[in-house]
Amino acid sequence: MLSLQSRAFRGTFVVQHFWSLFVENVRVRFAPSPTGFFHIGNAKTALYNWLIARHCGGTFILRLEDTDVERSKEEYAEVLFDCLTWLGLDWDEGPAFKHIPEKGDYGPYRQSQRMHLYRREAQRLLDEGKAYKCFCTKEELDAERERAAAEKRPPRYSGVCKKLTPDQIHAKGNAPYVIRFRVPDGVTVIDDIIQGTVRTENKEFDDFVIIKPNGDPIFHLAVVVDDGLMKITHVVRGDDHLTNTTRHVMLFEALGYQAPQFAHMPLVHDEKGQKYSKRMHGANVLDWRNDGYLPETLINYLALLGWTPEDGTELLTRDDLVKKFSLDRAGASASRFDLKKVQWLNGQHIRMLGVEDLRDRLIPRLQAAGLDTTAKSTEWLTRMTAICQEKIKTLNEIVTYTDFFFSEPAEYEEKAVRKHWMAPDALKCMDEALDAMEQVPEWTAAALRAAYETLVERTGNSLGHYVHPTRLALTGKSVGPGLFELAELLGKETSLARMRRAIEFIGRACAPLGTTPEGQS
RNA sequence: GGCCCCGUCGUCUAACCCGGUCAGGACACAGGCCUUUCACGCCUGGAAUACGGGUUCAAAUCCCGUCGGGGUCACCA
Repeated sequence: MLSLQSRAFRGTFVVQHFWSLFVENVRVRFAPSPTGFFHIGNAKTALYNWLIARHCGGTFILRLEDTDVERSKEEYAEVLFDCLTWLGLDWDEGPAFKHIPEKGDYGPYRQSQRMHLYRREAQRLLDEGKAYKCFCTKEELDAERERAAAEKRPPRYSGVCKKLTPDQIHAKGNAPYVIRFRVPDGVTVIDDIIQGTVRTENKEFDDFVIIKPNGDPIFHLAVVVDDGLMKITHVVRGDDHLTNTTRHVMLFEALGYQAPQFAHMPLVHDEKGQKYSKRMHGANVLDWRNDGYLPETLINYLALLGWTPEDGTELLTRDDLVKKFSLDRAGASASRFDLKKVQWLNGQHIRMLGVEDLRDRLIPRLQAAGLDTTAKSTEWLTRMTAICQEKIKTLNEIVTYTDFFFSEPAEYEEKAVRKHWMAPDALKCMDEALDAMEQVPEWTAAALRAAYETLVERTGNSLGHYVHPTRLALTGKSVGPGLFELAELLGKETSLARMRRAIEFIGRACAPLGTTPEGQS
């Protein structure tokens, strides 16, 4: 049931089980930096980690990478909290937010509160000779890099400070220094669950900085110390970190931690196949919420971006995903976001919702559009929802589907007017329809339908001949919910009034072609 | 530029590990059906193994090269 074995072994049942014996409590983490922006790629990373944890009965850890104090603000953490909550990705361990206390035994879960740990571990590396102090100034290093670029050499740190003797170091006094990791000789191998085996010569890396002059850690150190101390078993993140991972593996070894399994998933690209830039609409998870997409949809779609369940089904609930998700079926190639498919998926998920649930999600959208829903009963709103559930693709679409319930149509759709009300017998048609309406014994969709069908039988016209002009009169539009259902909800009085108003409008503005030269006034 | 990753219909993907179906599905597109519009649903159709070699009776699948895309080489994360 655990499916976290390497891609190289995928499908081998024996290994799958063998592996599951070892990884009993899977611990995965999502470690964003709070920058005030929850990127769609962040969402995918969070989702995959969450799915793994929930699928395996493991632990999902939220950790804030806020070592860059200047860029990290508390309100940004709130955005993060909001987005994760909206998506329904709950965490088992993580930092305190406003109303939520810190959870977990491996805290603190903000890197800014773990500085002492990074410094302690860096000191240990220093003591063990696995790291050294470097006194080179930024200017010197920049110059060195420029020279390398000019000579078309890869930019590497020359390693001058590597050879400093204790006396020389002592002589530097209080000069500022960074701590560099001493990259060992040899080859580092990553057995990546998604990417397969990646082997890199250590000499491809120069001795990278792990502690800044002010004593703060560099990302690489912080991540490894955290993942090591927090006993992370699987690191699942974007493949932009693949190269970094070689550094991390070296650090894991140097620090004497058990290295986790790695899985580097492809990045999500925009519809043009480019990296999602922050400016682009849709890059921000909140864009999708604002546009009326369900979190269920986003979760489903994001999961499908680079993964398919064994049975090939694509419409999946949260529970389906948890049940079926496995990293060994995750692909390695980058994928682009397809708006059309998200829309389709959203329509499917809207249809799967309970009608009350959908109603409650719709009401805020109506209110946001300035429509007063408070005048309507809950029962009425439920019925309104029911007649639209099959139609809408996004929550926001409810506004154009139902605004006429809340206010008199401000105008009639021009194209529809030309098509239905300019005909020579438009007035006659509307009169007949109004008459039929007035005759219905009770104001129900069924009775209205029956009345129209009787009318059709009597006149020999098609049902559409009467339905379309009526719809235009009641809603001002040519598209919307089923006519009889909408009329029932609209009420007899309002419906009849709108019919009369339309007939008056036709008489005034829609004189049939040929009667007046211009055809309109 | 060095190193690393990726490359199947327009898009997401299945089949690749372990070579053998007319390369399957979904979205989108086109046509049709249903229908009071829209939507839903159903049917039909067009649509892909980046290129070039090699191995083999047989290659999307294994190997090499080319090209294309991406990542990474910070006192950012």
